[in-house]
Amino acid sequence: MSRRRAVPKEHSHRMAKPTPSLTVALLQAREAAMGFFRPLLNEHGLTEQQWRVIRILKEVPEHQLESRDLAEIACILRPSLTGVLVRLEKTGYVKRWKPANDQRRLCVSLTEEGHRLFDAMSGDMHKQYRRIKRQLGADNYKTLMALLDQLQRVEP
Amino acid sequence: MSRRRAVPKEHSHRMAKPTPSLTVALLQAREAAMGFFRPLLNEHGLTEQQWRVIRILKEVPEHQLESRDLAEIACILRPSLTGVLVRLEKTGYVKRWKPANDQRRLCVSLTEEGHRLFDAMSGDMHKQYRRIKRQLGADNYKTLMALLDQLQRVEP
DNA sequence: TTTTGTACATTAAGATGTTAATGAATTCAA
DNA sequence: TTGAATTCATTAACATCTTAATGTACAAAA
Repeated sequence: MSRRRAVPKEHSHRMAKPTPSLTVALLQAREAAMGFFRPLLNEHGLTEQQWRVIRILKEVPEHQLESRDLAEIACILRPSLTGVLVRLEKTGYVKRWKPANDQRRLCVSLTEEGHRLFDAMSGDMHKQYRRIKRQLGADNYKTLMALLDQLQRVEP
Repeated sequence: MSRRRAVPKEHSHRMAKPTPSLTVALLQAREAAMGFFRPLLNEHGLTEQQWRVIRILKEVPEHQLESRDLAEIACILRPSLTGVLVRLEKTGYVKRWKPANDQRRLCVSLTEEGHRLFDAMSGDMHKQYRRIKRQLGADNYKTLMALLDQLQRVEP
């Protein structure tokens, strides 16, 4: 009876979204942003998580981190990171080793391969960031980053 | 030689984070926010995705959506949603069926069980939202939601 | 020193993310 | 009306998420 009248064209029947929750809004916004980068990652055969690891290692002094810290910064849980690093080592982008002074820990660093990959992707990455910034407005972008930083610090 | 001097106390050696990218910032912020809700979800044996489905169905007129629309709003890819819905149906929170006028599509709606679950969790959920809003500030919260909404609309 | 506790990485198991491929139902054009 | 495109959900295969459990290495207390 009150069923939606079949509207064949594409999905022009997109309906009003329910009031989004904060966490859903964050997710949807991130999805929109990732849309700019996913094609580039795919071209290079990288997953999101693999790229986060490479990106973070590149920006840290000595391009080297302890697994524990890397996990926290990259928002990858330790069990997941184990596999990510195994695969990244297999493809030759990072090196793993246990520091002699503490055999519990695990250290990770970028290989030459890893550096070359990052440098090769860097240009296109920046290009996409500029496009996002243009669509959102430079001021908005700045404000958003500041608010995200604040939100990141809240705790239960 | 220049190795970090073992600092036993907790992890007070947290180092300066590299300039966060937008997508990483969104991820970290969302992680912080989810910290408020994860315990509650666990108490009720729900995953994040299952809760998103229930929440979204609850807020939509007639508490019913086509699978396709649900996937887009909940930021769950279609292949994943298939499994999520199978499990949610198995636990009795949603009902699935194919509309007679188009056998390709799949419809989903909340069961009575689903409504009861949502209502039972609603109070605690709001409580956590208030705590986040208090820590972030009401104005900041509002601004953030507006900016996330804008970001959600950018496209490559 | 032995005991106890703690900090790590890893494994395990089930759920989800991600892309490509399949297959069925519907639409569109010839 | 027939056959070629489209629109869906689903399956497949691999990567990751998530919590709990293991096991090892180090640290602190007895």
